[in-house]
Amino acid sequence: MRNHLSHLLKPIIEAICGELGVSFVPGMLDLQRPPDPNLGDFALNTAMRLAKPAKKSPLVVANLIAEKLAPLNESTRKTCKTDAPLSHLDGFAVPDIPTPVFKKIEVVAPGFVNLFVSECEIENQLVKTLSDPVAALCREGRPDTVVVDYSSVNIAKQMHVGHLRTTIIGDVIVRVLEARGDKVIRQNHLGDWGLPIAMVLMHAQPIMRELEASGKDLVKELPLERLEEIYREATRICAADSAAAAEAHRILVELQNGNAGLLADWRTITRLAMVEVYRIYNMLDVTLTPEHERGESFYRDMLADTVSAIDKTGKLVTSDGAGCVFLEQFRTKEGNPLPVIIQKADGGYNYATFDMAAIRFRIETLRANRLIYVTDARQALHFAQVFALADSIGWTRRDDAVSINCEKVSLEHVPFGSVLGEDNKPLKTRTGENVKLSELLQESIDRAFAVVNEKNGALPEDQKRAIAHDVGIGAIKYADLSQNRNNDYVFSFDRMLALNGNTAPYLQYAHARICSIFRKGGISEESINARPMLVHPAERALGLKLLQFPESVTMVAVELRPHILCNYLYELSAAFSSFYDGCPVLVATSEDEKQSRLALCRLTRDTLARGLDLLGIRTPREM
RNA sequence: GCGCUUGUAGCUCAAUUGGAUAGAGCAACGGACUUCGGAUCCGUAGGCUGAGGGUUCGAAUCCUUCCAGGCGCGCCA
Repeated sequence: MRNHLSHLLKPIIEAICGELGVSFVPGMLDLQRPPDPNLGDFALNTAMRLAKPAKKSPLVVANLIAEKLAPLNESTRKTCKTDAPLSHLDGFAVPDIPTPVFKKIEVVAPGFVNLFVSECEIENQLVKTLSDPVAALCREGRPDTVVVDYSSVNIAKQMHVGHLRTTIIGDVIVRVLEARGDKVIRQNHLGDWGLPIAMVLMHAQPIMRELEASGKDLVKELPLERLEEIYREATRICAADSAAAAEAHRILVELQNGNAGLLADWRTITRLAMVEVYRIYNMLDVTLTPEHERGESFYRDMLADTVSAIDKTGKLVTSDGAGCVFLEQFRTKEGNPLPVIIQKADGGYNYATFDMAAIRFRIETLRANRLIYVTDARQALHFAQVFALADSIGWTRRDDAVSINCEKVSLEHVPFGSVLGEDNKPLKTRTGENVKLSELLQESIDRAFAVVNEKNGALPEDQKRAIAHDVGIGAIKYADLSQNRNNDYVFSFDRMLALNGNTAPYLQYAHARICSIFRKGGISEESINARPMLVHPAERALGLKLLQFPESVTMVAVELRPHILCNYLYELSAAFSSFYDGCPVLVATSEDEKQSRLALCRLTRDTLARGLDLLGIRTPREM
């Protein structure tokens, strides 16, 4: 709706700029929502932007704007042709819009132009959405090719809470970008090429030989849980025994030099570890699959070349034996330079080398023009440095800038805070270990089951199990996604599984209630195509809220903040609940009214289901 | 020490990136239906936005000085 109005208003504002002798910039089309709905549905704040350059008072400019908008106003046009062809509403405004868009336009000090949209116009837009819900989400302009780097599990360890946020935030980002029509390339940057895996190999090899000799199934005998035990034991031994540590390091070097036997076992261990990882992804409804795996090992043959490419720019210097780049913008106040270490003193490579190699691969080979990294906030400095380095040596410039309408590849770090326990410290078990993700998820499902059993005990057992899964997993994901990712948050089953407030169960309940209406009425949703008639205030508010969906999705795509969509869906659910309370659907006073309200129900259900799907949360039809 | 980040109602969080009287949900109090799922809806109360100063038509938001927490600062990732 807001986007639609912007297109409508833009030529008018441009014309006014021309009259006032001010050059138009997009920022002047400042269309917002007033804090109080009584003030209007939208507020045009252009007058305040124009006042100074036009050397007029904001109020004078605002009145001028209101005057120019008069042709769109109902009070100055008497008719409302609801049967007008909708195509006339597309594109830029023409002087004779077939229907009045506004029912009231008010100028308020110091220069707000408050716009009240006509019911007729809201209804037109709803009809449009009803007929083509997919188009509403599509982005304007040329689609991006986006690489999203997320989840990035370490294959020597089981997934724990530390992996939760990157995995589910990243998955929302890919779903949202894809829904808008961008080409999205998921990259699971596995930690599969460092010392941990060498330590696991060292101790796992004899066990593997033994199991093979006795013909046992490795998948059963060496699950990730067992591999992690081996890793922990190896860490302990290496810490205590320098000879063992040296041996682990030797194995790492040999592996990285391509020792065939080690490589074969490395592949086996990776596969074994990923079995469990995919079990969790599956539980979480995360869209990552093996084809998205591109771990550190993938870049192993590009590292030397990466370093020499940086060296050729003349920026690489040796400091304490290590290959470093010093960037101007990373200096302490005393002038002490901060290095980015590209090559270790022993000739080996570190994470910066892997990330630089990955940046080059993603730009040159995958042809991405937007790179997104979803990792926790502690890595902010690392990415700021790596991005600045890539920028300074010209890797982010695109030679095909004209054809893709993008001069520079955008490198974006999406940082997020930690998951805390009730004690406000990073969430750990009583014994101080990381909380295993599988146990956390299972507990949430079990708690959800207890609730479903209490509220809707008569349902068949397997259906209750399915609902408990959707609610339990949805609650964990929503609790995480629904707040600004910058902040740490305290993990609490009680809060996230609460049935009211801004929680997944509340949204899912609203959805289930809509489904219940159709079920009870014996009506199929697909058969509903009536034009909604917005008479009751709750109907109008719901209609307007429905049209805000694309706007919230766009904001998530731009800002990479899923909580914006959560907030929207919560407001939509609340708007529906008010409507549900005040506007009977199945026992409406007339058939027309019933059809109209059913159309609102269908639109709300579709939007809720689609929105929650973008968040990776399921919507059971009963709960 | 330097840097990043956070500080908003008793609690958990918003605030469309500089807009109007700072909004929700818990918790508290008070209301509502012999109609579709009360897992609901409506209302009341609750605030010097950590503190001070500055910038302008206008500041939770920007600049600045403090205070408090979290995190990060050369060869782990």
